[in-house]
Amino acid sequence: MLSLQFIRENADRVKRDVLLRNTTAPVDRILQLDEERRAILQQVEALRAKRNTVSKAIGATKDAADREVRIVEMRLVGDEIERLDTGLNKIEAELKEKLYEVPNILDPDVPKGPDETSNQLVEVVGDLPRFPFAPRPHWELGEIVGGLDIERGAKMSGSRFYTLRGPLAKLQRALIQFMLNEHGRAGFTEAYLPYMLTEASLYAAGQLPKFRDNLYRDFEEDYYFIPTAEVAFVNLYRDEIIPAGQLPMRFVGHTPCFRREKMSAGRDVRGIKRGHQFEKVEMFVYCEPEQSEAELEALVARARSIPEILGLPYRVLALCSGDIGFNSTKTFDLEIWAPGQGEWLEVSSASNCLDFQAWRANIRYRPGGEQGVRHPHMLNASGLALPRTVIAVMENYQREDGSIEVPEALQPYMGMNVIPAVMA
RNA sequence: GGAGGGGUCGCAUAGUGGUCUAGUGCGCCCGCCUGCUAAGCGGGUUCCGGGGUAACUCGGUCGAGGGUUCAAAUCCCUCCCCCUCCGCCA
Repeated sequence: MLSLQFIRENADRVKRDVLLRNTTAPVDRILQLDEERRAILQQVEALRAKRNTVSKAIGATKDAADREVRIVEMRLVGDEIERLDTGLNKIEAELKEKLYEVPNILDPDVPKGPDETSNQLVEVVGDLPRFPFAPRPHWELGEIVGGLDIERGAKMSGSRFYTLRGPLAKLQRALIQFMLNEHGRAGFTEAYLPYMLTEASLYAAGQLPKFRDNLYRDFEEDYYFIPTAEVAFVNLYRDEIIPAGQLPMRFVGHTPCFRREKMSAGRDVRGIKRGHQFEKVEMFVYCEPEQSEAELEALVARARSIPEILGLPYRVLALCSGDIGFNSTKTFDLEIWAPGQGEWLEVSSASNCLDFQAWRANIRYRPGGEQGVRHPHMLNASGLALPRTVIAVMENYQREDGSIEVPEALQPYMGMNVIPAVMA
């Protein structure tokens, strides 16, 4: 969230960015509540100060009658404090709730526009492959190489589930290993994380209350399934003060992700592009505010290195104000071309969230050689999302008979050069 | 899941209703003293919020949240976490 102080001092900017995001947020109500809060706070704190002083005096008073007079007086003060406190609590509860609804401010570089049609194409890298035959979509290739089984996934778990077996299961694992190793080599610390988090953790990361409809949760206990590893990474340092000299901290981890995609039944139904459960390799950075712009560039470069090494054509988009995520001030998406289904697949989203999540999750750090504490900036980027990268490899490396070449970088992980066609 | 023990300032500990403005030791920071170092001496050392240009000041903060009281680290209730043992188990 944005700090109250920031909203107070930059109200116009905050309101303008909310409009640019094509959304709404109760900024005026927050400003009003803030003023009410401070007015009451001054009264109630003055009364508390009085009670503290007098109560201490009562302890030191020997005269019983004198004590009794003061106790009665303080009883009245106590009643008044309670009355004011009740009002204050109500205001603070509403204030907190409303603060949770305000999205991050926008970086000035963010293109303006109401929805995804205004996203800006930054760069296209690699030539789109030309095939001397009609390239097949991955669900057909999956049948030919005999590793994709959508029906049995649906049988055990319903629609939007599938199973992989044999070389395709192995291809996914190879990609995960490959990406973890690549990012690890670049200095990112590998992390293994919980896949279920408490409700408080989901609030801290900004998933709740807004995205409740997209989350799976345990029926009886306080556990939510992570929709992305980002949620866990944010909570790594929740309610902590990071000692001086530790930033930047760069992490990478692989987790499954669980999302309730309650979208219209007709969209993205073919194949495995969008499921309720998928794998993802995620990068996450904690850094000092002065570093976050450079760290975002570095994260995008990290993410891009994967399709580049794999020889997959991709493009980079700068998300516009209407499409950018709630927590983010600036986001780049990476999309890989899938020639079989003739579509760009989003495989990464790299975002600078500034100190937005740090405020929400109560994360501070000690700057070296300086007094006090500051809020770190936090960034995240997929590196990359999995079944989609599997799709991209399958569709870009397919051959006429439906067999699939294994990109050179993956061959050591796969132990094979070609995924053979077993059904013609 | 059962039984017991425990959560206090960076660390270790003291504190069972008012003398706690949470003490002491260690660590750390500043200063004094000092050929150097060590020791010694003096001062400082949580975080959040309010007021103030500032010096400063007020409130809150002893795992979390409620309650009792003029007054709570201390008493009561609920919850969380950690440790030991038993059960179960990948």
